Amino acid sequence: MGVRRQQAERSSETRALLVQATLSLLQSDGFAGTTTALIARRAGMTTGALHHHYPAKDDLLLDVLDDATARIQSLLERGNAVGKQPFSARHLVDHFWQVYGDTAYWAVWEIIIGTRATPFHERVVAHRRATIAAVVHPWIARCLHPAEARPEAFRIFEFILIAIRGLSLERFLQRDPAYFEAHLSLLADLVGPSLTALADDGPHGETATRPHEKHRP
Amino acid sequence: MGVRRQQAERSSETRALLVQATLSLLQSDGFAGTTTALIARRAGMTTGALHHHYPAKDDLLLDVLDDATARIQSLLERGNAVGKQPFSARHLVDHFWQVYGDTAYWAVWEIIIGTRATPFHERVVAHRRATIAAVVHPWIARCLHPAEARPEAFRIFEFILIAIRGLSLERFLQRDPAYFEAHLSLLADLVGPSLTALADDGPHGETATRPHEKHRP
DNA sequence: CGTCACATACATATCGATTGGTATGTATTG
DNA sequence: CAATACATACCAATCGATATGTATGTGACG
Repeated sequence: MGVRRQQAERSSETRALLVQATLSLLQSDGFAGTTTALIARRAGMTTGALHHHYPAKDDLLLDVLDDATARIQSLLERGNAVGKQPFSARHLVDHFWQVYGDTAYWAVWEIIIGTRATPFHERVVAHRRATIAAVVHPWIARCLHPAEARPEAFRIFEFILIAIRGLSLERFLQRDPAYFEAHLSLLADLVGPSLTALADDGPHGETATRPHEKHRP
Repeated sequence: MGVRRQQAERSSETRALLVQATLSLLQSDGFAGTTTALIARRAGMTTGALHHHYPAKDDLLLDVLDDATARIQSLLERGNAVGKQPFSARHLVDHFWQVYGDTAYWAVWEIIIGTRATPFHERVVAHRRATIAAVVHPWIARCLHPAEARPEAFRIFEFILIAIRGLSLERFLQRDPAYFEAHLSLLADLVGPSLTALADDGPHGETATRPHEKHRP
């Protein structure tokens, strides 16, 4: 079935160009500044070509979300050495910061926030939730004892992502690099005891949220 | 100098209406959806009236930032009972969540992020930094030992704000209320030991970032 | 193998709607 | 009668999207 191989390849290449251009514009100019004209120009073509591959702008944005999902999965997997126990909280935080602190990932939030008043937002949220369920949660589960789903540990991992998300926002205020380093270090120190306590305890430990009271002599 | 008292009052009232309408639109529709036409309509007037009071849209946005600063100051001050030691970490987190977790405050970030590719962004960032220096930091300082500026404590307070910021983002993914409650509780439990350790230790303690190793028998 | 029928890739030109902003008119206040 | 508050009407620019034209690739058929 070698039908139209070359055409399909050309098509997917220009699609990738458009997705990359959109991703780049979302980072630099934000959602409102990411217009079809700018996307096409940055990708080296016209709006006609853009709309040939993506009938509506929303379709292009969905492809951008798909690309981000693949990127997250790849980056997470690359650091699966972190998953071996006992994992260092600092390494975990650094790894998450590398994935979710990157400006490329903020493009996803630009789409989530920017489309919130449109009917399209529903599909965006669904896509994001599906990614979390299919990529992030399995990765976290693989970090913990296999076949053991610990809700407390999930919460802490989730919390690290939340804190990193908040920290990444501070970039817009043009913070010093030391500012980020200090708070990444603080985050690791805060969650560190809880994580080690969870790793040592059995699966029924209820000390997840109060790790400082569990103290081994 | 009683000249034109009523006129000035009328003017400031409609300005307040415009600011409130802008704030409301930034919350519901985001920065891109907050157009001058919608602002004027929600405020019950026309774009002509809007541009009479604010020559450019940026001027209106600056007034919105001023309003947010005043609101933050008021809300922070209202809960200054928290500042009495020993303060509960949970109460502190709840108080910050009440101020910074509110959707009204997200409007400020809509402006920060939405204007990032424009020359106006510089003034927005400057305004924000001034607010932090003039309102937030003094409030934090008042929470701690008077006249004692503890960098470690500042970091932790800052971190709480960062985490709350990240948590507030999750609202766009339509999370369950229990989700927010769980993470607020977790945040309080994580920073709790560090805060009490700082409150008990002298001003030279270097255990701020590793509170779990400091353990009183 | 040649060529015809057609699908695909992309450009040009343009659409109606909407953007922030201006100019000018009218009503209200002092 | 000013001066201010606000409305009406309108502007150029830009938005996402469409319509149409052209060049190129490709499977089917003689």
